[in-house]
Amino acid sequence: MQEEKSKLEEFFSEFRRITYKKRELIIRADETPSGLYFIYKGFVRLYSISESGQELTLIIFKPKDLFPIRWAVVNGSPYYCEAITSVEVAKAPRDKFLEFSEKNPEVLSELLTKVLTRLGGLLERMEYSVFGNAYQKVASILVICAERFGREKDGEIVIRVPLTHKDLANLVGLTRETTSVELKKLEKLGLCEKEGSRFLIKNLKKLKDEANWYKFE
Amino acid sequence: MQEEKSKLEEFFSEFRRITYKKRELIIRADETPSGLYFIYKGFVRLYSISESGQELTLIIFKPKDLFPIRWAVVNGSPYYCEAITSVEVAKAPRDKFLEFSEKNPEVLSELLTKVLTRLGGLLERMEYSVFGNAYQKVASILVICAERFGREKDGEIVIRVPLTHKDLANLVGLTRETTSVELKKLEKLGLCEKEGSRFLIKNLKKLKDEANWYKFE
DNA sequence: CGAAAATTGTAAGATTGCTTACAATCTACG
DNA sequence: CGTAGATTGTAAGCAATCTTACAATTTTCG
Repeated sequence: MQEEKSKLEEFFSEFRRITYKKRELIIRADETPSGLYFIYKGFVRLYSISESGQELTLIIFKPKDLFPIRWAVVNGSPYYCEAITSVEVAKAPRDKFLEFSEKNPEVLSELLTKVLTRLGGLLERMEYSVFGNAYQKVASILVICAERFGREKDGEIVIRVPLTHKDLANLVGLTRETTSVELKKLEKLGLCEKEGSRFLIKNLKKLKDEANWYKFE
Repeated sequence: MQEEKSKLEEFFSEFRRITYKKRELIIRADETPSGLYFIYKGFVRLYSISESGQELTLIIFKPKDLFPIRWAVVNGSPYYCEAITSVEVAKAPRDKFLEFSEKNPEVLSELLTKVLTRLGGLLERMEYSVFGNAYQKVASILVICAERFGREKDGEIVIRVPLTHKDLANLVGLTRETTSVELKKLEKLGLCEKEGSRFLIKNLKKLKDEANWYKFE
């Protein structure tokens, strides 16, 4: 059963597709974006760079995600956006998008849901980037990535986004070295593993325990 | 010139007003909220508690804000919500709210704007709770509070939310002691000051410099 | 296939913020 | 007005993470 195309997808289907290579910069933080992107294939990360040059990945976008919504709707300041994998997108001019969404409550509703989900993800990550020690932070980000980008594969979960130790470090604000050390501990417990450029989660339940997944539900 | 009431405000005006005392708990994280709140007066903080008992304030709601939106719209897990000051709200049942918003694109649009703004604020705070040392974190949160909750008063800015050192600590994930030490440094530079229960920002520009406000714009 | 580049492993020493502890000050309210 | 409770000031010792440094391994690409 083929999923029906959403109004949003319909809108973007009228625009030319663009592809970006892995690690290619799509939006620069110091330039006004040239439009709004809808992802068909691949992953994109939104990040900022501190004065000292440290990168912090704030959001990872996946297929069917839209960016930069904040810029488009409330004129929020943009961040860097970079292709994590090779990426296929459609780009629409901002005013056309706004015009369309104003006329289509469905789209507004769809956007609201997307944004709220994104907000929820961010709240969650915020907690784990503040609470806990390095070990827990690393475990947490693996859990979060597994739940958001994971795909079951004979009992294990493959995180479909290719991530290096440095990438994980950029997600939780640790150094690469500390991240490597903590990761090794998790691997020795048989909770995760690296297969090429993807992480494999071998025991999500236990990984959550390590992360101190204190929350009910 | 009186500001016109938004559709959202109109909707909530049909419900009974409720007041909460300072420090009173409005929503418990382990219970389903009994409805959706719209703030008329006062400030509310949304927070979580770690396994070790540490609190992290994730969002501060101000008048005209709505909470918990995530729970209402996408059934996101709720957090603790507590009155920071004495608070006056209206509470609407979730289904009535959803019914109303579905029928009123204006409301959807209003919600989207609100949520995107909230997302932006969170992204910003995320950066400062990861980058930088204790000194910069404290300076950052003061800047953020000043811009979000500040009111000009003869050349200076009063942060209208009453905040203790512990409260600030809970906003950036530092201990109260460290926060006090760093605050003292800022006071000695004449950048801020405490007047009763409110912080006074005496030099926002310089405070931003201390926070390492690296961003363009 | 082979060289260059990127990624990962590991450790010693430095630094920062946390823990613990207690005193001083301020605030609420009976 | 006075006392209990909350808030703030401060410091010594400790623990965790960062810095720096370099080697080992893996991946990329000509």
